[in-house]
Amino acid sequence: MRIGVLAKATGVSVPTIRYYESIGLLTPPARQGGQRVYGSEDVKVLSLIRHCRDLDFSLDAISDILASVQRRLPCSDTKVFAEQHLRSIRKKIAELRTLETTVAGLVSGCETTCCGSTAPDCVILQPSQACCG
Amino acid sequence: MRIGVLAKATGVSVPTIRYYESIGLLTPPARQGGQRVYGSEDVKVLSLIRHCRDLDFSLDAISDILASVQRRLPCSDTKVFAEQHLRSIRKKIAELRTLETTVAGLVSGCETTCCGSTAPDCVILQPSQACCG
DNA sequence: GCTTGAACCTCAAGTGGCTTGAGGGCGTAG
DNA sequence: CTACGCCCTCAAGCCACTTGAGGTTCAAGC
Repeated sequence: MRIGVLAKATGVSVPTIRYYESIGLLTPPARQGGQRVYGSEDVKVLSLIRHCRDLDFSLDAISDILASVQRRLPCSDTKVFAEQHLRSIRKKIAELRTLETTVAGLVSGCETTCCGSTAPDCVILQPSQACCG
Repeated sequence: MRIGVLAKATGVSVPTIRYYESIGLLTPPARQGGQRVYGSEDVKVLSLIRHCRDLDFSLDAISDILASVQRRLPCSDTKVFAEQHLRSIRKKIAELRTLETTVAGLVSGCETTCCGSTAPDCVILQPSQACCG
């Protein structure tokens, strides 16, 4: 199978497949007339990569995951990767929630206190919680 | 004031200040003996940029915000920027929550169904919701 | 056998928001 | 006059790709 077929089979774009090969995430396949030729194993590996990217694992983490798959390490290792990832997702959510609260507070502060003043005096743009009052 | 003093006054690193100048976010200051010399207005502008970065506005958005400040446009413009930003924050939170649910489900699925199998068969790494059953 | 068009190839640069490093110049205190 | 800290420019690195230029190979139709 050629690269375009592999791309359709896995949902990974052709340039991305070549990119994965260039960084060593995929092993370079055989060539026929200069063109890459893939087998069914490549579909499995690339589908796994795609699945992990859908879960937003980094390519570095995916590299580790692939290694643990190829070595048939115990499932617990996989779970550790997923738990680490889950922690970083939760941390990011917490950060964004704080940010959401802050920005939402500024927007409503602008509505109640700015009373149609100009941008330089807007509550939203004040370094601390100073007001345009 | 030299760049190091400006950096300390605003909490923005020296290379970052030079970077902001290079992309046109800060106007190039006067020079003395080849070295940048800043005034109090620069502290104000850079502090505003810092504040907006703390709120996670993109540099593109900050560029627009600075323009609205310099033109003394009405506060409502600022609020529009903040509201757009708030929407994108909320969208991102929603995406991350979905991801959190998915990954958390996979981790607990691994705990209950994988029963110590190997990585290639782990629930976490299966493309669909197939199990190692 | 020849042409056409799709799919393939490599290499380089762009995205965002910086950071880091190399290799050198300026300013001031002792 | 030397030492040290601060300053300068330019280039490359980070992440995960995407986009583009310019050229080659393959399969189908005539």
